[in-house]
Amino acid sequence: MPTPARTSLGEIVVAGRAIVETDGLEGLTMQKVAAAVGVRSPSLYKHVASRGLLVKLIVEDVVRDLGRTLDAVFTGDDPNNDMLTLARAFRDFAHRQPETYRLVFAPVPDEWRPAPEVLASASGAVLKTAAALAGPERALEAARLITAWAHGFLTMELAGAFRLGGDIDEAFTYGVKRLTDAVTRS
Amino acid sequence: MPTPARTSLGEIVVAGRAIVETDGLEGLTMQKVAAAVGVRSPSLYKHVASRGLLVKLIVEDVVRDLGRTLDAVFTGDDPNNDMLTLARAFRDFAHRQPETYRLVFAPVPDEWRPAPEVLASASGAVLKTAAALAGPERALEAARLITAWAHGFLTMELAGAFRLGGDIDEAFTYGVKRLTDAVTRS
DNA sequence: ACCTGAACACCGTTCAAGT
DNA sequence: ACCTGAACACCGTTCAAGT
Repeated sequence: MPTPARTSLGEIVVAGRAIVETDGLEGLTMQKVAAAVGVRSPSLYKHVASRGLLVKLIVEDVVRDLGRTLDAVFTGDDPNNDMLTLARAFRDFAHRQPETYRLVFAPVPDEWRPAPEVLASASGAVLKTAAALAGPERALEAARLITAWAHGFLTMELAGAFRLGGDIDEAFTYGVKRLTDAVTRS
Repeated sequence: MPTPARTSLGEIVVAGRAIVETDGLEGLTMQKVAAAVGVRSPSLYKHVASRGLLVKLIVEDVVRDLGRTLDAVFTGDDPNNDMLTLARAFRDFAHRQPETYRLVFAPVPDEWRPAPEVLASASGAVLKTAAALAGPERALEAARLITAWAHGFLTMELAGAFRLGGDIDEAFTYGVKRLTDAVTRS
């Protein structure tokens, strides 16, 4: 007689993501996840093959969320302003959930990397804005330049590397403007 | 009767760093470190208080190494060329030891963060070059802009985020030049 | 078809006992 | 003063047994 499922993969991913946000990646244990969804840890393996795969699914969930967040603030009207708005939304997103944000670019084995199409789903607005600034042929390199800078800035900020002096908000805005100018075709 | 020490903190840090480089941070176990220095894992606690503290000491070792590497290529003659040379040395360093490099900006609890003076010891050459390009008052923000970009670029590269198309070496060189121009006082 | 307790091979860390 | 085996409280994962 089949037992009805007491949880689901979706529920497990949501619970796991909340645990990572609260306790960090190393705080994500199968037992905590199981307790959060109301089963014992061995039962999780009926829904997800391993902790590593669960982490991958959590990261893909975060990336999709980031994509929706960026798409929501993109206007397509003024590329200079869009880039600043996108960068600030990016930073807000990372500040709101630093533990899951940093997983997006964490080096993991290939099998646990977010799928390329999921990553692509988060880069549309930045690419369109970069194309408007730098021209279609240079859109990719411009988008990468700004994304790399923003991610590096956030990583260092979250790691406490900017501890010594200076207004961090101002430094961020300064950076976006400098980089927007730098990639704009003249 | 005192037993002579069979290992030392220095030896433990060197062994631990090698293990992180080979097996990643999650592969760093006290048992592996103990085996590498020829004792049993409980004995390590006579030399280092915890695995977390060992990680901190490993990171500080890596940062000092990075500082020496950058100082070695810095000339002080031509700031444009120095910045390119420093950026490439930075990238080479990260490529040679990706697992330990990424620990440098990993968000960890305060007590396990590398000491500020150790971090400062690695930033001298970049700061001097940034000052030559941007002027003394803007040196800090210029150095941070380029460091954040370089770190973000490397993180994304090591995470496999640049998988789709383009020559990565060329993209890196392009980035350095664009940023050098962007921070140069006119 | 999913859930469970028991078990296995690990972890980091503590501690009493050795030298 | 340092080293050790044994122990404790955890991990992820497997598996036979329940429903």
